[in-house]
Amino acid sequence: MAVHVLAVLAYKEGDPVTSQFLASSVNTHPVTIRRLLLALQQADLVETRKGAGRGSRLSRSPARISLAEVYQAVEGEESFALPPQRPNKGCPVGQCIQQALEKVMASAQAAMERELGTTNLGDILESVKRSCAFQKLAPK
Amino acid sequence: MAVHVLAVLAYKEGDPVTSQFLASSVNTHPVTIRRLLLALQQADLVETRKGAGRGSRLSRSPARISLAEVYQAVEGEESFALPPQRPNKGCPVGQCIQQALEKVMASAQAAMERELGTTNLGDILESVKRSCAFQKLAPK
DNA sequence: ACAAATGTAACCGGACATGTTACACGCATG
DNA sequence: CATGCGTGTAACATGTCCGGTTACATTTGT
Repeated sequence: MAVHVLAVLAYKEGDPVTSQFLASSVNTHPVTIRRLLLALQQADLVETRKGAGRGSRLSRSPARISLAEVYQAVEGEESFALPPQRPNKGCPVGQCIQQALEKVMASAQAAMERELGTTNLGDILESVKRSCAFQKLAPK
Repeated sequence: MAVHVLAVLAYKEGDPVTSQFLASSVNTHPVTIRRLLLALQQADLVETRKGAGRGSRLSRSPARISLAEVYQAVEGEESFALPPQRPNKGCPVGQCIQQALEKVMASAQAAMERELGTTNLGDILESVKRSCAFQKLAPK
């Protein structure tokens, strides 16, 4: 859904957009959007300015924002699949398997992010424009 | 954690293991293990038999079980990242972006599973055995 | 027959994300 | 400089999901 927000921002290139507008677009609430924007700001993907008539906009060209960056921005870059599961010391497997799995998980996640890196926001925007244009021809 | 269970099963090759034993190994509860085993049974990864002195065992050699299969068995093979979010028809982007994202997400997940496919249970077991042997030398 | 073990349902509880409300701060505009 | 708009942020309610817990029927070996 972060991609959704960014796509809208890309759609109105340069114009500052309010969290309220984004919220109604994604069908959620402004606060949720703002919480999301905080993460995107820290990743230097968007710029946000306070004040009347202001809002958020992309800090780079859509073509220069890969989905891998978006993913890392929102997912906190930590590897998944290891919820603090104290594995019980009584089991000979318990302690060691976590380490063994970490390596595999890390490489799996790396592969996924590498794949995400092959697509950027510009691609998404273009694809969306085409699909939308198609749907516009058959309204109601 | 499914991998943990399967690793234990592989560790005692052929011997039937009870859900109780597995539970104490993973430090969880028998019912949770059984729920997990149901998914693994449907994927033909384990065989389970009821009755006294019975339990579960792998249905193939550990070397013939890839982590990709395990992942698909427990994750239900559906692509992630699209929680039923009705995207609001008022937004020109709303409807179309889901479709555009599905493709990317699918290929990203495919990449991850491909990477997981390069490791099998035998590899994990071997790695665990080595690590455990190392830790056995420094007890207490 | 009995004990062991699974299959399964029902319910509870915590974790986590999101919705909701409320309020203080920054900033452009007049 | 006062006002209004919009963000930053906290506090709390709600909903969902997962795992824990208990309970019981069923199957199967001894």
